[in-house]
Amino acid sequence: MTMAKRDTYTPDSLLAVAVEVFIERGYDGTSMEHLSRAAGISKSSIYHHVRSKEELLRRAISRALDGLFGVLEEPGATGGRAIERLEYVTRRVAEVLLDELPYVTLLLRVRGNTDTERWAMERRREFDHRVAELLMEAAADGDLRPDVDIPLATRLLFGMINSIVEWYRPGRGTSRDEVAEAVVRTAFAGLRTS
Amino acid sequence: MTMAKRDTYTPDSLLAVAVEVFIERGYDGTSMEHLSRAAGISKSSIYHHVRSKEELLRRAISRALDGLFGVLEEPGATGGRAIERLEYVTRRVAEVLLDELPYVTLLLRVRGNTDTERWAMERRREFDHRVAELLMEAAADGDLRPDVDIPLATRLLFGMINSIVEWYRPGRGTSRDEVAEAVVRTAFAGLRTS
DNA sequence: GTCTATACCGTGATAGAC
DNA sequence: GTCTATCACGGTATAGAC
Repeated sequence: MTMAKRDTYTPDSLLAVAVEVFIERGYDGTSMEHLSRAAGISKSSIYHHVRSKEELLRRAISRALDGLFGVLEEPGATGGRAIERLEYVTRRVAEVLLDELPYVTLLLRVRGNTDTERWAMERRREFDHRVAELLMEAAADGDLRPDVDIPLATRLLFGMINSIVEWYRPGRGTSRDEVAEAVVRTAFAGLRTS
Repeated sequence: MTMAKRDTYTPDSLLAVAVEVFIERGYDGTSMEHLSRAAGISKSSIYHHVRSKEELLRRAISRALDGLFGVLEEPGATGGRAIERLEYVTRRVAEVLLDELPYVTLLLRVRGNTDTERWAMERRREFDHRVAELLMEAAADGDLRPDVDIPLATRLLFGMINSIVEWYRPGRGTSRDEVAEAVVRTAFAGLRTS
């Protein structure tokens, strides 16, 4: 039987702590002092595990991006009618967001003040573009309302999905799958009685 | 004929400059040095107009909240069938957000690190609650899809509306009214062909 | 109304003992 | 792997001249 709780940190377990604090206070609003208190070790000990505060941000963001781009490689995202692939990607992005909630939250909040943040924004744009292409295909198939403006609809769709990070807390209220389902249904069928 | 351009600042004109920088760099990521460079006056001169950096934040947030709560007092929000009032409020909130874009952007980004930020979050919750009540009424009237989870739908609706601040830039692409219209239509009718 | 100079503190990061 | 001590810097805000 192994220890139930580590008393020493790995870069990854420290990252999990740091990410929580980053989300709570914002990246810029978090000092190494804040991190050291949350982790229960001194500031300088943190530097034994990571080179800098920015490295913690980079690791967190990488993890989020890996999850999101992974969705685009899944079979449901590459085969079949465009509208089906679009709904699949919508649901899976919501699920990944919920599974990797703190990491994706951080990704969605970067403002571009450092190289790491600018790189993150660039990759996000890439991802959004890939999904916009799916919307275009679905529109060409006649499966989207004919008056839909593609770039605008892409943004509203992501707006709805991404907003989950602003309020979802695991184990409180709606479950992961219910949220993902509600997002898909609301985005594609709307709120109103038909 | 009055001067076309002021060469001195009022608290309000200084606020407009500060808010742009806050949005660009984040509130915590913005130093008085950044503000002084953007405004073209020295750091200490800023303190002639406002007492602190936080006061700038408070003024900006107040302005956003005044606009949003104002919508709830308008005739279209107080009379008629609930679903109609809900669609009216949705459109008007989107419009106010677009008209007061920088101020509302700031409001939506506060994290709760200071008293001002916590007060802003509290008032936002109040506002969201008022709109949630409208959704409840519309559901009771049978005007929302029967499977809609009210608190969840409220959050997705605001998620879609609020996400506008992440990408809208006046004078580029879609107009104010087109965006508001697209939000209402997408939220209530969905993206898919019926 | 704006400036220069400065007080004072918290920041990210390093050195070196244990 | 963690600590204490320390560094150089930049943070908000103030004092007082012009």
